[in-house]
Amino acid sequence: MSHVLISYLKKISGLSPESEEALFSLIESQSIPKNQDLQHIGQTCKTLYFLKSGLARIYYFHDGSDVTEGFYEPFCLIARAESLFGGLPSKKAIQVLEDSEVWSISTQGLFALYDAHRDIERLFMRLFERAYVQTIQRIENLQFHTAEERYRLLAHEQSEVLRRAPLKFIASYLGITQVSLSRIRAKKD
Amino acid sequence: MSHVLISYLKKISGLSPESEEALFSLIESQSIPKNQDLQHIGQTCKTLYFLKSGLARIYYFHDGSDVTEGFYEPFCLIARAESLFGGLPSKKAIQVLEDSEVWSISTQGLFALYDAHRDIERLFMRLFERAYVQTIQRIENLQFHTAEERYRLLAHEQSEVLRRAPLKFIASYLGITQVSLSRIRAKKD
DNA sequence: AATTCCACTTATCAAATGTTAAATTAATCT
DNA sequence: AGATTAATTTAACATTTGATAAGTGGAATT
Repeated sequence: MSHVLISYLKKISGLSPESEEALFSLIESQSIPKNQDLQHIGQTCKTLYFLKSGLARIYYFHDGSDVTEGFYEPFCLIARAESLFGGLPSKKAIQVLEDSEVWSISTQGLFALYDAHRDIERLFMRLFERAYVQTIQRIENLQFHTAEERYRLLAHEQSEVLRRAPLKFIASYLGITQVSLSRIRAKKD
Repeated sequence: MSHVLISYLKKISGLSPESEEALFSLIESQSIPKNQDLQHIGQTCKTLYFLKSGLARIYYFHDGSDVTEGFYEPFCLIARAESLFGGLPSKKAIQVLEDSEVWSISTQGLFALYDAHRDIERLFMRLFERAYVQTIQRIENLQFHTAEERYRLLAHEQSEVLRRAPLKFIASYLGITQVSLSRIRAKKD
């Protein structure tokens, strides 16, 4: 077996051939056109996604305005963890920003494999640990950096996003207005 | 056996009597005087803590100034996750703000139990999931709320902290200066 | 009680960001 | 290509927050 996603995942935490097989049978592929929601606001998180190609974001509405929580590039785990772990409907949506191909995995199917495939359980533990650590780092970033510093950091860490995502999404991700971001950009580039 | 901490943890995710016993043997108790660091900056996270009584915070230095990352009340899991999962020295410290009693668990000992005690592994998975979700919610809070809204939210969620932690720690936790926080307080109370 | 120290508040001014609206540029559609 | 729409930039002004310093009050020390 040589599924691109599984090869990638195996590097994070090893899988037995049987576990590979079991996980493989859960992975579905689909193509999503630009701007479409992969998951809508109000749905409970029951599917995990990995991008094969394209670009995605998680967003929600705060006081009527669209806020981007994060951007996701290929091979990143995309999930609305607060809904997945809480079992409650999410107030967030997942949207692709370009025509994209995604791999999806049903959480129900996945969790059902945990008992018999401990290596799969541990793999996803690792994936969520990583996501957790990234979230912690994002707090540090939001808590004591200026808007400009946050922009520079994003340019460094997800430079593709700057090129491919609309300005308004980047601005809300950084916690500032579109106008403010435009000013930062104008300073020097 | 009836260890207060274990009784609390069992409610989050069940434990077999053997697992309870095994976990029990790992828990150590100690008293820490006010203002003392439980873990210093530069140490790699090798111990998990739960407060039995008192109040704690995680802090670090950014550009020479002291930044509080979070406050912890009794029974909360206290860990520097980015160091634990990354295996690298943490640039953060854990400090108690009052004379406190803590329970500590060696991560090495804990992880050694995972193979034989799957329920223990799952329990700690749950604990980290919870911490992860809280971190996500904190980002939402930092990203699009004003300083005053963040203050009101803290007053609602950790009201004890407002009464017992010094102003400067609260201010840096909210991502603002002490002076700014004092102004918010003065507005109306 | 007087002194010192520390936490908090208040005042003043500067810098950063938000708000609104207009102007410009880019993208899309026919 | 031309027309239409959306995305981005620029400008002007209001508001928030930061930085610095001075002032107030309370707690600890002597």
